[in-house]
Amino acid sequence: MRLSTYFLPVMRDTPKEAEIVSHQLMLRAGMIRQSSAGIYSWLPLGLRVLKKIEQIVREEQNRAGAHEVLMPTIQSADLWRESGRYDDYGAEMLRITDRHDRDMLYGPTNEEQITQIFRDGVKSYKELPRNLYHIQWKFRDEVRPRFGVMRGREFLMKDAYSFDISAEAGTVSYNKMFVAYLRTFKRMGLTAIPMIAETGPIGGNLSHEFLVLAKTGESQVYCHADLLAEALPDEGDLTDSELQGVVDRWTERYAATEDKYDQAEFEAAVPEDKRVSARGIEVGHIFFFGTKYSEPLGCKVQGPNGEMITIQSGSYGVGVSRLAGGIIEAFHDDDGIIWPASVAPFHVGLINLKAGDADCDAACEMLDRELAAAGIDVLYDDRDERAGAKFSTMDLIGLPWQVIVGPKGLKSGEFEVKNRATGERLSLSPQATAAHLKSALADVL
RNA sequence: CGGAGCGUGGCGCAGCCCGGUUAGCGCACCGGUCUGGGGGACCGGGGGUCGGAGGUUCAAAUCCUCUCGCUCCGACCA
Repeated sequence: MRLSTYFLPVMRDTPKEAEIVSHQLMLRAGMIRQSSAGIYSWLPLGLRVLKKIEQIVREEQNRAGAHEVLMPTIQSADLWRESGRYDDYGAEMLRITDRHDRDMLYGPTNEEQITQIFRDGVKSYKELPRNLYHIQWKFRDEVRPRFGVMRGREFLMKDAYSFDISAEAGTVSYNKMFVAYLRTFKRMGLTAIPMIAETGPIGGNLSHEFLVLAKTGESQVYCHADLLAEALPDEGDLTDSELQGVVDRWTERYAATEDKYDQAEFEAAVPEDKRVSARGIEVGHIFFFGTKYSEPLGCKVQGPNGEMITIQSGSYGVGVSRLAGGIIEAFHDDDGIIWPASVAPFHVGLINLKAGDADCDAACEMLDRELAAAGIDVLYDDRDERAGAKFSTMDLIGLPWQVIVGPKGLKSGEFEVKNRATGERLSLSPQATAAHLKSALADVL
């Protein structure tokens, strides 16, 4: 992508409404623009990141055996009256009336909707277990939206729903999602710690929140230091008992958010030098709630003896748009964002220091083509700008690798390759540059 | 929902208290010259319903009333 033709409105000054660093950087880097309180437009650069995050979530859901669907944003109030939540949900639910004066709502979540779909489509225990998910915009009319996309009113969420014949089977489904979440966040470079959580208005009694530790997190959290270094299970299918083993390993050590925190308990469970007290950003939340929705909505299947069995369910959310902000909170410096390669909007920023110079142009274009052929996304700064402006822009938007091509280096046949995260610079021949990047990015291609 | 604050060109701000030329500054933007490896210099430009409505006045960005929007602090949430 040529920067000279791209839409990347970067800002030098920080808009005053942005308080936390991720919000400031998303605005400055031209990723988002605010539409109204807690509602944002995603510009090209931001959208690329959102799509990358979404795709990682999707791949891990699919790997865990969930099937993707897409439910509407607008739902009928009748469905919510059936579950009894229409009145319970409160002012946070945006209620709308259509032209026929029918009560509608902009979905804050989809338990009712998916349960209805599933109930009408499945009749036998032989068709269980199943897990369906979608990645769709939600609206929750928060009293006080803030922190940019981290706490918007409109936000993109992955929500999955499991359907099982028994509570035991439901636990297996829960564990699958638990492990899928560990993998999902890891792929984004994040260490997300599962913590015992309140179940809130979703209901149920088994629930974990996944929190990324960051100074600007909204929740105070307490956990055992070893959790930060806990290894992930190998890829590949796990048996039910292996799954349980992984979940046990992650949940046997103390980890709690403020709500569930108990000082005496914490100090008894964790030796002093292992006590971590930090701020966390909630990026995922999983629940097992049994028959809370299947019962009122009549979601049943026929069992092996012909009896009707009410389905056991859970729901599993990932804040996709929130993650874009959360990742920046975790990875930035004074100069700007530092994207993990897996979610970076482009892998490489190619800086032509003398656009218009025949040699520089040719060298850049050749590298651009070669990297593109290898599946590497390149943002090519071919603008006629000062070197300093180009460096600053590239650091701000945080692409993991920069290749700097100028007349000086070209004289000795070399490009400069800069690692955004470490600041390390290498002088390499064009061939070595391409080889170096291909190898460095092999994991995410 | 309680408390506080802010709305002036794309961004950051000054002007307002104490009404009075053509509403100003920095950045960004356009043209030009010189430059050219960390947001360069100079010259010349363009862009503003001063959030909105009403009122006071000879005269309103400035005073008054109402209203809308946004932000921050607290109680709640992917």
